[in-house]
Amino acid sequence: MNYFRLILDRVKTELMALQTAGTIPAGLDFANVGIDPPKDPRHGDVSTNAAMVLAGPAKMKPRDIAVPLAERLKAHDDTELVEVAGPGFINLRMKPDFWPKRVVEAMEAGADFGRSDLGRAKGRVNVEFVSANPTGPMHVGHARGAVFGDALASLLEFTGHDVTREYYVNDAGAQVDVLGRSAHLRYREALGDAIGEIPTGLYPGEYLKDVGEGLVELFKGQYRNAPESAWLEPVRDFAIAEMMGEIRDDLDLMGVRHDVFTSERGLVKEGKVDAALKRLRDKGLIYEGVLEPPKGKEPDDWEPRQQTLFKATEFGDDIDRPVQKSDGSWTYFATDIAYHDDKIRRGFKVLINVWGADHGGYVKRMEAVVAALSDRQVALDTKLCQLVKLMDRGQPVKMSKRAGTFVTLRDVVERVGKDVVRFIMLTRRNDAPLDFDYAVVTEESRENPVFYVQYAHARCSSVLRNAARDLPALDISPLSLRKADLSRLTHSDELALMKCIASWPRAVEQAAEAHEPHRIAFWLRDLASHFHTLWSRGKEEEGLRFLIEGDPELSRARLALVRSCALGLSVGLRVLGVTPVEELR
RNA sequence: GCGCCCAUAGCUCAGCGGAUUAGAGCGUUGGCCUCCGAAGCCAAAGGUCGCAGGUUCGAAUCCUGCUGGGCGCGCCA
Repeated sequence: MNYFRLILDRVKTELMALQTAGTIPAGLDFANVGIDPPKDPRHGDVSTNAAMVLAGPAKMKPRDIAVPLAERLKAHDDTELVEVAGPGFINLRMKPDFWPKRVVEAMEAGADFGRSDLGRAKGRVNVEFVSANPTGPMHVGHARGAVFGDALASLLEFTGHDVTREYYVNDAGAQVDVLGRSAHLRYREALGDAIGEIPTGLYPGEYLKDVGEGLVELFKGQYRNAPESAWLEPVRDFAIAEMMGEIRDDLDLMGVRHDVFTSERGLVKEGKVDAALKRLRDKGLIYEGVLEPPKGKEPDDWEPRQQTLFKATEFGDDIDRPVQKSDGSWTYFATDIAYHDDKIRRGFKVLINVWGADHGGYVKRMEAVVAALSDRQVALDTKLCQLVKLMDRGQPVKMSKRAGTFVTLRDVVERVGKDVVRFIMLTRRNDAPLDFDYAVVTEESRENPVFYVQYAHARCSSVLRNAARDLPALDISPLSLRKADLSRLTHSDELALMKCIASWPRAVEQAAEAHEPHRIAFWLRDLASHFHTLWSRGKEEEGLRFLIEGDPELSRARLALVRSCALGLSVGLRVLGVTPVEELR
């Protein structure tokens, strides 16, 4: 249970009671009434701004609302202290037995601790992520978007959203034709032709050699000297399929899965581009026109051109955007319109796009498209992931496609493991650049958040193992621990740990609402820190150790706390797709 | 030139739909293992939250302008 929500509901109920009693005017909007943890824990466990927010609309002094509201809040028997502070905040401190109850709830919920139905009313959510072009293997940069999207999707599922994970395959356009030509060259090479240097404009990567050999197996020599018009399509399609196979293998390696792969070529073939543009046309949002050149940075070859434009400016974009090339084919933007139209028509109410930061310039126009096509009924949130800088002991790892010193996603995962990659990718906000240092992420110290959190989990597991070994008479089954007398846990550090565990349901909900999975990683680090603190207390004071030989009931209570902590760590890690470990070796 | 993102402790970063004395890690200094895993813990020092205005009883948080950095800017996806 999210206890903040409990208190918030209570505050609103009491406000209504005050309205009934005539203490405050009727008809006030409680939407801005909020509940927060005070910055300073001495101010209590929760704080509400109710009196501050309502003072204006009610035309009253904050304290004149706060004082009677506080009186009413005092009447609840789980609350120890209610204070009006400063200009009119109300601080509440819960009774000590409030926290053990939250811990028991956690144990009862088990792996579902913190799960909620927050998203049930929001409609189906589509998370589109990775969508790397099928022209080569994935590199480290792709890993961030992959992990972010996958973790965000899990987070939304955990909070009750109906989520589809989707990959948009850019298998139309010039880039895949280049892939086809590059593959044909490797095919001739595999047949024994001398191909010399790879011409500029084609993909030089060695990874296409396998594709060349595959083509030989499939087509033998039939396209060796044939004109491009004969082989481009079959060769290209084969190469795309091969590349997508590799990409899916790489994603699999990181535990990332997609439910749906949508093909750009398929959209075009099925006439969905025409259909989507017709819809826009019917709304009067497509016209023939000439764009002004960009001010200050006019391209050398600029010439005014009549083109087919979408009225993006009507929906907040800076300029209208072209949808058709001069040769009559669609721009990438046109197929993207079709793709988003398709998503809308499949019934999604929330669209989330995970893109690299270099696509930031497309955000506004896509928002415009989604607003136009859905009559502003569908929300689009585009999350931009900043670059990942690969480092080793503080030095940047040099990468160049040409020189072949190109670090693939597979290289990194094989070197440090999927759990490390996943966690580290989430230790920064998506819109902040991230340094990924091989040395640091494999280091076994506090500086490395993966190990810090895993270490806490391993220590929890270790205590539980020791308990089974050293106190065989003690029943530490989940059922028994649930019934432990947690009122024996009175030390401030024990309380702090309980409170942190109890904060999990709110933490997940907030992370989900903000579409920010990194918050889970920070919460995990916080929980781990509370646990390590408590652990060390036991080093200083024997009475604070988890296992107390002469006091089985106290031991049981402490083990229940340890179990709950392990539970919080493992549930949080699993939301991020990281496997909790019971031992570090 | 325009748009988007960013600017918080020496370094790397949380916090940012306002609210009571701004947080963490690293680094620095000093402590804690006969004892549940020291891969850890505790303490000290360190900040006019880029600058200047504005809204507000109250701004790191919202608005405007500026400075500095990243990304992008008509037929590349």
